[in-house]
Amino acid sequence: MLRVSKLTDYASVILTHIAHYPNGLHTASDLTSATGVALPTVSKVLKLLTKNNILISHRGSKGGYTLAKEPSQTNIAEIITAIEGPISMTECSTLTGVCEQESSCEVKGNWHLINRAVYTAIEAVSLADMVTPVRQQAVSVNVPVVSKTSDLKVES
Amino acid sequence: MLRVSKLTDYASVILTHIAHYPNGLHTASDLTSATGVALPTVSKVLKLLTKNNILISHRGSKGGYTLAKEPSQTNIAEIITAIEGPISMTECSTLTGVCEQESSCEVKGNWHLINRAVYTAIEAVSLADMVTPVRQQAVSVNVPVVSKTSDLKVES
DNA sequence: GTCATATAGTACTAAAATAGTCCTATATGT
DNA sequence: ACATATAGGACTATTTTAGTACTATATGAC
Repeated sequence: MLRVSKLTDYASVILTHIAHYPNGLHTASDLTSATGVALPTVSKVLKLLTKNNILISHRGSKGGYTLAKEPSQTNIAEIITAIEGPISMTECSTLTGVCEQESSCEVKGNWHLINRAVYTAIEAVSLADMVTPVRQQAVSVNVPVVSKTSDLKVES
Repeated sequence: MLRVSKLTDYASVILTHIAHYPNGLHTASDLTSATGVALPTVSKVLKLLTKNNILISHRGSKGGYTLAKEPSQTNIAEIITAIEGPISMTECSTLTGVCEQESSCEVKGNWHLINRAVYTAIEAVSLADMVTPVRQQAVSVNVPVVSKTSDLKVES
């Protein structure tokens, strides 16, 4: 699995739609029509995105939502974080004291690196990328991994 | 979030322990003592790993589990897949017909690429890497991303 | 051959996370 | 003042995940 939640999925669809018309003001009901996602659910997603500075809201009559930044300045990692909270593969990566074995855990640090590798991959995709149809491009990204070569420098 | 399940976490700890003594035969109760994970849970994890060809089991007296491959030949992506099923960020990446909007969905293909980027990152870490303490190394990985350059070739 | 040991498979229960809905309050343009 | 639209919180239902238990089967040792 390793799946994003449905709400995050909706968020990607909603934001992609908004990013397609970046200058317009979009109401929750407009977005319902455009995306097919139920109104209360759309509202919930929009509130979360506003709270996390991905959208800006305008209340009252003639109100609605608009992007807080240029589509190229918002990436997928931010969207996931806004809806689901901090991205981390294991509990111990975010919270301390949850796992009883933490002090003696041998894999903790390695998961941390895997975490960062995944984050790097997700962060590389912006909302602007989501607006465009699928294209393929090979991009070189520095992915931190663990290594058997023991004389490398340990990074915190 | 974007978290692996607790069972996957346990699997990583258990496999790391086994990989540390790759020639021994490990019983479920040995692994309980070594890792602190409850016996029924350890059993469940071991069964899943055996079913997915990460471990080999030996039944009967003097039985136990041993690695199916060299530690360097098993990666984190395989482990996650063994415990949780196919890795995919959104439902539509694995199953067809689940999402009503699928036919008109504009972000489907892009999620597919994000998926692959994450998979590439996770696949790069082997069980052998997990056995060693944390080190840092920059590795160049081809991460597929979406691009605005529209004259690139579309890859299926 | 039988007995102790250890895994295989399946079914079940409990707990937690997620999804989705609804209601009331507040802001704002006409 | 009123219609419109978001803000915030509470609540319920559903689904997923975690954990447990029980029965069957294989195997080595005596």
